[in-house]
Formats: sequence, structure tokens, C-alpha cells
Amino acid sequence: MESMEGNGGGRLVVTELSHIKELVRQLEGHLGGSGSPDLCKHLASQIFSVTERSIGMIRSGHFDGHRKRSAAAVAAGDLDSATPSPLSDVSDLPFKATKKRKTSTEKKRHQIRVSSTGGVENPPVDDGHSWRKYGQKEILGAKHPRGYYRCTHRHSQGCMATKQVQRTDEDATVFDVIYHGEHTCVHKAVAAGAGKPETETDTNAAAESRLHDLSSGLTVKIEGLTAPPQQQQGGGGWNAMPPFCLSSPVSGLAPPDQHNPFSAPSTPENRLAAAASSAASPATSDSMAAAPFHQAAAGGGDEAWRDAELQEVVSALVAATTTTATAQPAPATAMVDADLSALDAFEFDPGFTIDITSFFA
DNA sequence: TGAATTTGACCCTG
DNA sequence: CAGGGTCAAATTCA
Ligand SMILES: [Zn+2]
Repeated sequence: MESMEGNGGGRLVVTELSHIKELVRQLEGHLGGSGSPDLCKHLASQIFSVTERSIGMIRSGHFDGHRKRSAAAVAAGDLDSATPSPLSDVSDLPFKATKKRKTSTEKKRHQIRVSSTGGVENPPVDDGHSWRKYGQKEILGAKHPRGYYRCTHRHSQGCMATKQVQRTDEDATVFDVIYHGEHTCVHKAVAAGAGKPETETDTNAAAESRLHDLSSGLTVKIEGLTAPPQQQQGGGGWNAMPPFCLSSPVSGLAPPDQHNPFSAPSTPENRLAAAASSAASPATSDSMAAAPFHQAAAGGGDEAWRDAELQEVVSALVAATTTTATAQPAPATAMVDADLSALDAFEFDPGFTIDITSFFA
């Protein structure tokens, strides 16, 4: 872990720059006239922050990955009340947990913010998984209620993934989605791309094309930590600087169906969303999510974090594209999972991600 | 009719 | 006790 030399860092920066490039391209497109000014502003701030980040990387020359300020440490959490089976409801009552480190069954909390452009009544984006709503609660201090969802295959396959969806106070078209756990369910046969054989020879080409029309008229950003170096506020829209954002002009988006505008069964976008949601940053405490501003230090530690996030995102992207390209029946989550564990161990292979830059070129 | 949502009660934690 | 998460009966949906 200490052997991260400048080379890898350089690639990282390159990746960042590619990201910037892409953002600029998008901004360019939006400036053409058909884009909303808000979006342009958003993109601009995005570019700014990413640039800032890159500069920080270059200046610091290296990044030693040490999350010093995770503060919360929260970990906490939940006792393992997840014992769905009545079979074993014995034996876990009085346990003063001095330390419940669930080594293998860790609950992860991934918060992403999803904005769907389109109608006023916009359904949350379909992330490629089927969810069943099991509750809804009014949250104190929040304008909109929070919906509780769990994977449809909870019983059938024991998939314990859950998510919470809630509209942002400021912008009702923006949703905060918090994912818990990971999907262990196996994906059904892909109906949409069924009759779509793809040669494995030019997977890269396929992936590239996928990547190109990968984005639709929605914005997905992963929110790890708060506290951007700059405190841009309220122009119109978001006030938090997201580490990552994907958006593009509304190319032929599916016309509003009767109910679900995003009824596409398995589109690249969905895959991306799913993958992205799987690859979020760890250690986000409740209090953090509730506190948009707070803390001001913009140390190098943050950069390390950013890196990690970026790498995660990139790997997610790669996973998504690969998955889409090969259309493999094997669970996509498996790949992502593997990547995640690698990341967890701080053993990410830089060489793996690098090819993505060529996609953006 | 089976599956998914709605919705208030219930439960757990701080 | 309040706030947030889950259960489950009733209800709607396909
Ligand atoms: Zn699942």
C-alpha cells in the first residue's frame, strides 16, 4: 500500500483530466442552447472542483492513502438484527456488544444523489434491480417522506439489499438514494438485449460505444464526503459538490410511457447506475448526511479520499461497460464486488482502470 | 388471483 | 420519549 508511486498517480491524474475533458464537452453541448442554465452552472462547478482536485494531486505529488478524518467512525451501527429466518431466532438477545465488528457481513451505506430531468412527477431512476417498497416515513425536518425498499428477491434468494429513497428538500426533482448492503441475487436473463449477440473480439469497441450513449438525461452523482474546498451556494440547484457526475444532453430518451418513463429493462445507463451505487465510498455517518456544511479543512487527506472514490467510480464504470458488452449471465454484482474488496484492501490495480481514458478521447 | 403498494402500528435505539 | 426503521393487514394493481 505504500508503494504507490508517482506513475500510478500520474495515471490517476490523467483519468481526472479525462473526466474534465468529458465534462467540458458536455458543457459545450449544453451551451449550444438547449441546455438549462442550471445544468451549465452545475457542470461548471463540477469542472472547477475536479480541476482543483487534479491540481492538488499534482502539487502534492503523491497521495498516501490514510483516511485520517473519517471522524465519525461510526461504524456503528447496527447490531445484526438481520435474522430473517425464524429458524434461528434463538440465542441472540442479550448481547452487550462491546464491539460488533461484522467481519464478513458488513453493512455498507452508499448514498448517491439522483436527479431525473423530465416531468414534474418523476419516478426515481431504475437502477437495474427490482425493489419492493415496504414502508414510508415522514422524516422530521424533511419536506418529503422517505421510502423504504428492499430487494424483491429477499425471500427467494435471500438478497438482503435495501435502499431508501427521499426527495431533496430544495429540489423535488432530486432524489437521495441510500443503499444498504449488496445484492446477492442473481439477475434474470436479459430480455432487452437478448437478441443481441456481441463478439468478444472487439469488446472494447462495443464498450466504447456503450460508454458513448451511456448517459441519458439524468444525473447521477455519488456523494461521499461533504465539504468541497469551495462553498458555492445557491445559485439554483445543488449546493453540494459531487465527486462524480454523469450527464449528457437528452438524446433520444424514451418517451414518457404511461407510468414509467424509465421502463427500459436493462440499459447501459441502468447498469451504470447500479454499478455506481455499488461503488460508493464507505464511512458516511448519519450526521454527515444531515450536515451539508460543516468542517472546512481541505487537507491532503481529502485528496486521498477523492482518489479512492474516483477509482471506485472508474472501476464501476469498467465493470458496467464490461458487463454490458459481454452480456454475461454471471451476476454483474460479483464483478463489482470483487473490485470493491480489492479497493477495501487498498490494492487497486491502476493498470486496470487506465483503458477507460481512451474511451473519453 | 398473485404480486406490489399503502399505511398505521409496532419496535428499537439513543 | 421521540425519531426512524420495519411489519403486516388491507388495498390496489396487472
Ligand atoms: Zn437483490
